[in-house]
This record gives sequence, structure tokens and C-alpha cells, in this order.
Amino acid sequence: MITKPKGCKDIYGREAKIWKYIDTVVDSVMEKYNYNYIRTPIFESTELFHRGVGDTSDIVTKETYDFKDRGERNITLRPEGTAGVVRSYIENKMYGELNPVKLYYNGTMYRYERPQSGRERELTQFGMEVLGSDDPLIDSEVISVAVNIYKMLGLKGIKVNINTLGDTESRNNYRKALIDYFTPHIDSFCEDCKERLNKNPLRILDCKVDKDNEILKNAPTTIDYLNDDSKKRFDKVKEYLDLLQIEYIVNPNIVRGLDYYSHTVFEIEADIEGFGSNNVIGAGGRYNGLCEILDGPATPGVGFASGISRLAMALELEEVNIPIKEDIDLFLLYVSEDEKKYAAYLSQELRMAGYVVDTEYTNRSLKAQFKQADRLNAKYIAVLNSDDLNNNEIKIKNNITKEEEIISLDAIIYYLDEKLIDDIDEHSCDCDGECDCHCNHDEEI
RNA sequence: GCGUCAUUGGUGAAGUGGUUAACACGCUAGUUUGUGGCACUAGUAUGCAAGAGUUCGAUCCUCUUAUGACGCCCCA
Repeated sequence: MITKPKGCKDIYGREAKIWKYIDTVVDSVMEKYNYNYIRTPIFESTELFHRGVGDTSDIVTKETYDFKDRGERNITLRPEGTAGVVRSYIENKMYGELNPVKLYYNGTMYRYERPQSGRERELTQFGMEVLGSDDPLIDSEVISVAVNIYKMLGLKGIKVNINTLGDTESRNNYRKALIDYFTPHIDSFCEDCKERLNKNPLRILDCKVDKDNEILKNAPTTIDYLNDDSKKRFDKVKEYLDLLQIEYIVNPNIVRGLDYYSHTVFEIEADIEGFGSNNVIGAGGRYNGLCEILDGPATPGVGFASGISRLAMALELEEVNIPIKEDIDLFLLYVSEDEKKYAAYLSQELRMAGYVVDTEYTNRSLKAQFKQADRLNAKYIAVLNSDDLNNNEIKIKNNITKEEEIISLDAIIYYLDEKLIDDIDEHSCDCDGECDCHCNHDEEI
């Protein structure tokens, strides 16, 4: 048997519907904030990611899907969305357009990782990038978009952690201060932290092993090393977040691994039982240095990304009421070939008129067809009977109340119209629109 | 790259070094004569992830590989 590659997943059935629902919410919120959808290639020149990420971490050396194509070009499957979007911004000279450029994407990413909770080799992320503005309001807006998407989805227990790394100067000073601070005490830390000391000292701050180490608790924080401009900037971000009524926690241990990050960084957690060791559902930050690294004009940027798979998991764990259509309007049953032909004709007519109609395709017994109709949650069923059809009539049955009526074939659309509109009025998610379930009470998705 | 545990049918799974791999759900068909969902009956793994080894004999023991779940490193 041929199986899917390691760390990949087939999304189908109910799960696929949840994914699609998340996509619709993402689209609608992004559109309201006037972000434009962008699709960039799933693979890019290897150099794009190598340059963007630098060679300090394991990312480039062991965690990307790299290959040579038949033309000997070095290709990498995109491991994240930002680099491709920024490349596109530069290559298409979007900096000459109305700025800032506000973009969002939604697509698959590829990381050569060992699969575990919330980690797959093929993952789907949506994200957003704003290029061409250094205004702290944009930082706040990006965070608020993220939070509002989660709220619209119906997630509760959303926690925003923010921090600032300051500008390059502040960041470098801080890094140096951290090394100076930890070096005399490094023996009391775990082996991994000893490794991190010179490679990536910021990572010591969120070490899982040493999280209770007293020395760690008294470590210098980024905020102590901010220069005045950076400090003011961070205050502004917080001020705007307050204004937007986004709750947040300043968490000095939030860091980003890569050098191009500066100023605002944030992670959004969802407090959900059974979510594994890592409950971060989205993260982002400002990357004012990236555009230049990629040979573009110096352009400030800020972005955010979130994995769909974990969001879907979160929605299921929280038992969020998701408006998923799980029924059909009408199921047509038949026995003879003539009736089958009429079923084919009628189902097409009704589908074009806007109804969700299904019928029998495997020539099963009538009994089996009734079962099938039930499994599909058909609201109405109709057994096509040649005698009725010859009289220009059809027997249609409400599959919930079991009421049966014989109506004229010509009237079937009017009949369904009337009946199904009634049903829609009655539709509710048991909360009468008063709770925060965010389900759509007026239309079905 | 490292570690722990796992892998039996469409599904949930029981089970044992020795001829027919339990039970349940599901599915298909029949009893039912063109109005079902109940009930009853029948059918539904030539095989216990793959390969190699130990053994008279292995689904069960050993090794290797693959995949999965979870964790470490890393985390864009």
C-alpha cells in the first residue's frame, strides 16, 4: 500500500469542513481590515530562505525540504510565509504602490521535522504581512486582527503575550548583557542552555528545564536595555492595544530566534486542556531588517502567522459551535430505469434552483436507499414512482416529521422554497443569538 | 539529530509460541410482495505494519526498517 509521506495528513470529512470554516472566517476578517490576498509559490530559490534566516540556527541545515530541480536549480519548499511575501513585494516593486501594503496568505508550508503534537511536515498556515510602515499602530492592528480572528472563530481563553526586542542597537546590547549575566552561573543550567549561551542566549529565557532557576528569574529583561526611542515605541504599541481593547501580558521571555526581528514580538496562546506541551496558536513580530537582507529597499515590516491544524484542534477541544452544513435538502429514491432517469433530470433541475439534492447511484434496494437518505440527513425525501410521475405528481415526505404529501411536479420548487425557508427561520444553535458562539443565525455555511 | 511507547479487519478492539484469530459496531444481502430506520438470518482478515532471525512451529520472542502518538533539540 502506498501511504502518505511522513508527517503529512489527509484532511477530509468533518475536519475538512472545520478547515474550510476557518478559511471563511480568516477571509472575512482580513477583508474588513482591508488586507489583500496573495498567493506566492510553494517553492522558492533556496537562497531566499537561507538569506532570510541566516545560518545561526538548525533551520537551514536540517529543517527545510531542499532539492535540485532538473535544471540544477536549488529549490526549497517554503517553510513559512513571510520570506515569499517579502520577496514578492520587492520583485513586484510594490513599494512603488500605495503604502503600506497589507497582505494576507493562506497555504501549505513544509518543514523537515520530527512529527509530534502540533507539528507536521506539511502544515497549513494563514498569515499577514504589512510592509512599508513603521507606525506602532500597525503592530497593534496586526495583533488585533489575530485576536479578532480567534474571537470570531469562537475560541475562548486567548492570551496575548507581547514583548519588544528594541532596535538593532538595543537588541545587541541586550544580547551582550545576557551573555555577561549568565556566563558566571552557567554551570547551574542544563546542557542545552550551555550550548545556547553563545549561540542564542535569548533562548535560555524560555528553557523548559531551567524555568525555575532563580538566576533565570533575575535575568536582565529586554526592556532594561531599550533605548529611548524603542521604549517610546513600545509604549505606543501598548497604548493602541488598550485603545483597541485587546488584552495582553508583557512577557519579557518572548523572544524570536532570528536576527531580522526587531521591536514588537508576540505570541498568542490558547488555554485548552489536552493541547499538548505547547499551546501557542499564533505568533508574529516586526522585521524591519528583512527587506534589506533580501536586496530590497529598507522597508519596515510586521507580520503574523497561525497554523490551521492546531486551530481546528482547538475548536474541537473547546467544542466550539461551528456552523457546518451536515444535511441535504432532498434525497430522491427510485427503482426502475425510467424513474432513475427522472431522478437524474429532477436532481439537476433542483440543484440549479439552489437546493442540495442527492440521489441513489449504486442501484440498491429501496430499503437501502431509505437508509442512505437518513445517513445523509435528508430533510426531505421523495420516492419517484412511475405512476405518480405519469400523473405529473410527486410524493414528497418530510423526513423529520414523516408527513407525506402528493404535489404537482410543477410546484416542487415552490413547495421546497416554502418548506425550507420555514426551516431556516427555525434554525438556531440553541443559544438564540445571545451567547458568544458566533454562529451565523441567518444563513448556513 | 536524540528519546519513550505503539502498529491486529471498514471501525473500536480481545487474544495465544502450536490445527477454524473472540466480541461489538459498521457495511452488503435476505425475511419484506415498491415506503425504510426495529427485529431476526447470512456474508464480511488466505491474516495480526514490512523484512530478516530464533524455533519442529511465531501474530505472540529477537533484530532491522517504515509509520503513528508524545517528548527533547530547533522553532521560521
